Amino acid sequence: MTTTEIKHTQPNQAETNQQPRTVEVAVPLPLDTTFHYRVPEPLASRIQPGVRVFVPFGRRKVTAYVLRFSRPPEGQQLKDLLDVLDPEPLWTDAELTFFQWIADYYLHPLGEVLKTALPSGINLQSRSSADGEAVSGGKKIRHERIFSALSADAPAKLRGKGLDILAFLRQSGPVSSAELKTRFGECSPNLRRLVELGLVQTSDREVYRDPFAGLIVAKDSPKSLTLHQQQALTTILAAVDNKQFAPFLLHGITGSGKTEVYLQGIAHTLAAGNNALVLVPEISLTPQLVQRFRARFSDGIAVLHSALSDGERYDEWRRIRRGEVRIVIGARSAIFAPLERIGIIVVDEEHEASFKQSDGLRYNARDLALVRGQQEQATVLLGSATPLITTRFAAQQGKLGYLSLPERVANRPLPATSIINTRMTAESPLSPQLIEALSENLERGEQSLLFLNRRGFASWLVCPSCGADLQCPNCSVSLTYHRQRRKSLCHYCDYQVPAPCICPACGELELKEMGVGTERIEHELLERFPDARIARMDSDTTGGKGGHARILDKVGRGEVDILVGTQMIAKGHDFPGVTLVGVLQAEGSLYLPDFRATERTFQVLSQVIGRAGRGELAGRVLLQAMTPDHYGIAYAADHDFERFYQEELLFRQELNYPPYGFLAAIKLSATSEKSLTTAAEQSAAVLRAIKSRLGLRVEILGPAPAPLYRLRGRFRQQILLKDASRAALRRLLTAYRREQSLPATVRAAIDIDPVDLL
DNA sequence: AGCACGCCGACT
DNA sequence: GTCGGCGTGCTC
Repeated sequence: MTTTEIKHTQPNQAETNQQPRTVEVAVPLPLDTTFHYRVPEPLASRIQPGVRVFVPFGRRKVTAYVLRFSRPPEGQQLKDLLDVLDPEPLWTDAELTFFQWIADYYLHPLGEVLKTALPSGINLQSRSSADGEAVSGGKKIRHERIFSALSADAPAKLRGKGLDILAFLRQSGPVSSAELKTRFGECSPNLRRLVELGLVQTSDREVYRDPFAGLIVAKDSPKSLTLHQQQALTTILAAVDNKQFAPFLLHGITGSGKTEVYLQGIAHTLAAGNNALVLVPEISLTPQLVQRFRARFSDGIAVLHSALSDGERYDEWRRIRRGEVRIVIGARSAIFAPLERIGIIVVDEEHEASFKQSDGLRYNARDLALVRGQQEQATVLLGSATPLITTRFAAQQGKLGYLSLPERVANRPLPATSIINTRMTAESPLSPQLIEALSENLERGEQSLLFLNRRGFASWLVCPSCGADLQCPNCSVSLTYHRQRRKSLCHYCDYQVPAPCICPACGELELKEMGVGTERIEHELLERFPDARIARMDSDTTGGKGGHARILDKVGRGEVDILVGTQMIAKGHDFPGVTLVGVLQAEGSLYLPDFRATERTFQVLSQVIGRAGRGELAGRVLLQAMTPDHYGIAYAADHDFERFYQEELLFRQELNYPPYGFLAAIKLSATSEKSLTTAAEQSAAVLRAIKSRLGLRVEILGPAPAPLYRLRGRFRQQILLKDASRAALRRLLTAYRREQSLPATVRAAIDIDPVDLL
């Protein structure tokens, strides 16, 4: 028996039409088309759009998603569907519309979009057609046992613990077995006896697995705002009250109090009866943000991220679906959360690349936030200290509102930043100035961060005789030398070769180790400061669950003097104790083969600079660079986004990239390298033919220089397309997919910047 | 994506 | 003579 009420989000519309009803369904397979099935009479009362059904499909049986009731297509022998899998719809019509939009925009099969939108716990109950009928998937709903007292008289012989429990139950009403256990210790024999005597009855209740179990958070109340915060908030509140789609860029420098603006905007939205969706780059890196939300709003918050177990994620999803949640905080996939009446969507750190999903459905949650906001008539806040050029440009064009927080709260100064030119002094990776600053900090007992965006020991191997270095044949970047594994590998495509002992070009016997990685810096520091407590944080040291938290907590408790790390030390956590930030090879990510490399460099430098002086003590930053005048570095050091933005616009103009430049990728995959190569050549030829036929301005890169690499047993290759016009690109891809002569292994996906969404 | 059918190469 | 590689076509 279930005591939880099931809320039917849609009343069952009984159609009086006596014709056999048919439904249109999407199947979670890479197929562009939808399919129709007859609904057998016994299932008719249970079927409605948004439920999953089980259908015969070819020689198999699969789960499918009901999109709508349909007029049966002419001249088509339809099959009967086998079963209805859900008692209530998984999605509302509005959500199905949203997913259909996604399928069209990203050229991805609707069924797979729907599958992606589901928590993986219940995702797919694919059953094979073999007589063994293997059933997989279908997450369990967890129940707990509830005990409640009946009014029968207790026999005199009952005493001791049994009597105590009975008295407790009579006084308190229904209680779970877990609670009885904490109160009375092991008591199942007593309970069994009470049930046998007819004094107590049991029932089952649905329970949610709670990712916050046992966490207590001190209550927090709205803080007073700075003038700029107040101005931004006033605009946001007016937009929320207006209940129309209203997108904003909230451009606030680090420490300017963006979160407080979110919190008060959300509080207002909730008070007006609407709900809030908050997207964060990687929630496991930002536990502090979640804590602040919980402190402010206590209940009614759901959290969705990759560290949840399937069971937890499924439970959070159900809580949201049932309307038991007012605020959803999550990583990119939370954009699919089944939250209704969304009044505000916040995308925190909107420039973060982790909003992009790069396999399967290749979506960008930041872009989809704008689309969903538009469909839901919601206010959308894109918050960042270093917005995407795209976003800043859109704001300049008036396509989204521009809200600026140019000052830190409490008048905390920005860290003093100086640049050290290392072009002539490349002997040691640590400059004398930096070493001096580090020892000063050690003497004062203050913490330091050292940032180097390169993991491993040495970056690459170079031949001292002929100067040849080892490059990735796919990605035209140098292979990184990993000393422990004795391998050189490409950090982009995972291409790897055993580290050579002699130069592959001229046969020189000793190769020189060039460049440095975090591993090497850690060694240097240990030698130079033997008494200092040094920790390293990069993807090599944070493996396993809670790897980040373990290191971050140590730093937070003051048990680390110097933390060396890659990108990941730049994000999320606040360290009030850190007063010195050192950046090694600030230009490190500047010359990657990506037209956004400068933008990314500026962003990550700004972030890591912002880590200094978050607490009471002032912070300073030393930035080592071989090209200190480069605008991506110099303006980051000056905390000057606007001038960087202007310069970057000019740069892109010169290279003929639009400010909202995008790439589209046709991804090809096959099980053999040979068939892939054929497919890629054929595919590129087809694209060029279509391009000239339609007269499109599209640049086609590949297949020749494009990466060919092996991933999860399949060979993959990309053909990149570039153009200023998304419409042209779309026409190209549509025509491309229609082309009959294409190999079956070809699949298309687009990666786009979304200015034209607005 | 699966799954079947169909067509040529090297094996017990 | 068959087993098995993958190319192709289909799934309401």
